[in-house]
Amino acid sequence: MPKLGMEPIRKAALVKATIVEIGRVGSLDVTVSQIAKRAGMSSALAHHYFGSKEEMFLAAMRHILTLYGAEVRGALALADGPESRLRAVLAASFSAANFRREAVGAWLNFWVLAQTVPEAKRLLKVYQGRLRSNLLAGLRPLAGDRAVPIAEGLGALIDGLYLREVLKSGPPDRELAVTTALNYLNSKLEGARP
Amino acid sequence: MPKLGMEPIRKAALVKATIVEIGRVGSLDVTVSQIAKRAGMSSALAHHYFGSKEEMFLAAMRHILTLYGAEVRGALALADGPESRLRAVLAASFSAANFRREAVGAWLNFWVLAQTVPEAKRLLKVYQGRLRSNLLAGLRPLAGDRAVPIAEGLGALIDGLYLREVLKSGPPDRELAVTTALNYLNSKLEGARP
DNA sequence: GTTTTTGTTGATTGACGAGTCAATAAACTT
DNA sequence: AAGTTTATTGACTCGTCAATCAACAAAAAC
Repeated sequence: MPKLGMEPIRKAALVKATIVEIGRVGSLDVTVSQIAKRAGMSSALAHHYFGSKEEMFLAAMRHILTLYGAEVRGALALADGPESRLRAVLAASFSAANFRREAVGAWLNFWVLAQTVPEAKRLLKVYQGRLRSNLLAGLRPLAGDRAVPIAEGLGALIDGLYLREVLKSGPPDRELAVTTALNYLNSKLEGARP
Repeated sequence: MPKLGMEPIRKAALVKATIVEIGRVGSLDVTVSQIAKRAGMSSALAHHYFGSKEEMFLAAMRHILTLYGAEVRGALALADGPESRLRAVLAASFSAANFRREAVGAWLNFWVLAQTVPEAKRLLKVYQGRLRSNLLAGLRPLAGDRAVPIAEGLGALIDGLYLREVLKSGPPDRELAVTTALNYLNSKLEGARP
């Protein structure tokens, strides 16, 4: 009973399943069969649509980055003024959608993937660049020359908070993460204000 | 020509080789044969001494943690006063020995390992705990009640700087990392001083 | 109504890799 | 000197898994 136009649906299901499985298993050692099973199809079909496991991983990364990008853009649209924009970026970074065990676990593994797969590295750099320029846009009016190092530090802090989330048991504490980041920001800005 | 008392020597060689190979390949997908070859022996011998690949990984983690611990202790011994102790911890964290591609790459992969292997998680928590208490010891006299969140943030920042090191091409910039962390620290302390 | 395109899978291939084992040899023990 | 312990490896087993293929089904195109 093959219905037509399945391709996008199946691909989407596979991408989702890839993220879930990587998050669940906690490593990139997930088999195509596992992923395909979770997505409700045979492994052969997964290969049919993606060609290789690596392509599946990359598609999953792109998806997470896209989601994150959309979330940031949405939050930025509602913000006005540099300070509010900075808050928006942080809120999006630690939003319920992004800052959950599953996604964070996948994220960590993408970092590992980036060590071997150039395209993965490229994608991660795109993310870093976007984050950086978003932060800089908010910071420059507030901190002038000192914006660059502050953005650097804040970016690292965000990544570090993600990393620590992985080790924790229990549910993610988004409040705490946002507070920590805001705290950093405030102490920096106070130092820079006239 | 079997000389006696080889066990510790071979184990040490394997541990070293494990770290190098993980760092080189950039993932935990290194074969026991690769590691054994680099350590100058057969894979059978590696299994003979460690029993399993997982044990090898854990031994490598313990080794890195031990080195790091020793470095911190050494630096702390020379320091006097809380501020100087904080600097010592940071300097050790970004020392040439710890903050090099190879070690950082291995570190990242241990994080991944911690998601699956409970003992790896335990070890990483030990590291976090030590770092935390070292930072707190220095921070409490300077920041009182605010010491805890500052330590939390600083810990995450250090991990984040490690993480970012992985993505960079070119040699590690220890200066920059230390400066960034010190910067964070200073802006925090200024805010807390009377 | 036949041909082509799209969807789908069970079965198979081929490679690779962790862990085991039997065998060999040197050194230590008694 | 006979026996035991330690060191060492090549060859083998056994599983697993990515990727391919042949085959089948339904819709679309002609």
